[in-house]
Amino acid sequence: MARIIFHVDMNSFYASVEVADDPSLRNKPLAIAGNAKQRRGIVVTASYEARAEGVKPPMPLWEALRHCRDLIVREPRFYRYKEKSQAMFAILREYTPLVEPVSIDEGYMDVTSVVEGVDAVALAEHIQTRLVKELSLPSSIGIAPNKFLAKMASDMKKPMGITVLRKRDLPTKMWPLKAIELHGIGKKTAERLEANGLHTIQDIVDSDPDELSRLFGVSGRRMHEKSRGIDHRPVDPDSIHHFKSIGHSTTLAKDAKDVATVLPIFRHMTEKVVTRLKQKKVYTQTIQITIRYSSFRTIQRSKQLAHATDDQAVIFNEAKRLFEEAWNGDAVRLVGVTAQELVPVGLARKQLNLFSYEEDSKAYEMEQLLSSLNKKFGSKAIRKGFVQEKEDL
DNA sequence: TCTGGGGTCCTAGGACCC
DNA sequence: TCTGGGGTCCTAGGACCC
Repeated sequence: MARIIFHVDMNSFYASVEVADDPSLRNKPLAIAGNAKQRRGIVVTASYEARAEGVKPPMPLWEALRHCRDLIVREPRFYRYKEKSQAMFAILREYTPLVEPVSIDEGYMDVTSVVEGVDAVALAEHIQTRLVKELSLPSSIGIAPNKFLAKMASDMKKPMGITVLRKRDLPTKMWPLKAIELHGIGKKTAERLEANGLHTIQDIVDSDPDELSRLFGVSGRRMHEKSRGIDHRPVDPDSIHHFKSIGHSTTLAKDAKDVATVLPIFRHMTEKVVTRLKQKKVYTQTIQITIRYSSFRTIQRSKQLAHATDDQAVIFNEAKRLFEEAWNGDAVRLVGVTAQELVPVGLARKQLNLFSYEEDSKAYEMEQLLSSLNKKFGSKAIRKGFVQEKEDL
């Protein structure tokens, strides 16, 4: 059965929240920029008045100020954006539980069963009006038979747009657009498409999917499907709980060349990561660090831990070791710590019972035994039996 | 005067195993 | 004697999105 999907996209979200909280900012060129006091900030969000003067995220702040001398600059207030975001999604969930947040300011709704006998556009107008009346926030809504087309549709009219994009509209509304307009195609891919003579979405539609596959792998095949408006992904309200990593990074006020400056920052990033691991009740199995040099070259190093953990000291020591091993001595611009391979605490504790710190030697013996058994009988059979034993615990 | 910080997904090479 | 073919795991890097 044909579905009806909405993509609700808040317009210039951070800037709009600031305007809602401080009406004196209304109709003024406004930019939200991190690190506004240091020179390193970039414009994260710009009001439409600022955009009209050439301020376009993600533009360095100094460049934005060159475009627009009377630009009003505010630092982001994330806690406030989170509050407004929650209020926004609460309104959407009044219509259906099938709401999938994608980011702080956008989400999908599957309104198929809501819309029965009702005009979908009228429903969208109703939602949009409520968001303005109750939260003072503008939005754009795309209406389509799947998530991908709804996303494309919401981009077509901003701000305060409502756009219907049916399959039969594709030849006139979507295919004439440049290839880079297709969600998922960025600068690099667009350049490679151009080099192969593909300029518009129409060119992608007309091209051989095997050829796209050869050039871009699975994303090539997906690209071809998207260009024809095909997307079977369901709206999944639970996807928000399926996070895969937790990381923090920061650009230093001044590039640093000595360990004594960099290590405390690693410690601070680790603390933030550990705080969130505990909040979310997960352990991490893999630690990754990021180093960005002043040249902007960015490297990442990661290491799997012997045991899943949320222990600050363990994680920091691993981050420290990775940094000391990878650092080439050049001036460092940014450092980051990320926890990957997250496991719920309950599950991680089970594994620890088997290989607890106190029983390390026992675990070691067991591994020795296993490896000798591996040699004799082959690892698959042994591992299978071993895993079974673990599950029995 | 250069370019934030939070993520996801895909690819590819080497180690290691059978 | 100069040489397999399939598979998984770990790690690094890159593209993309908001």
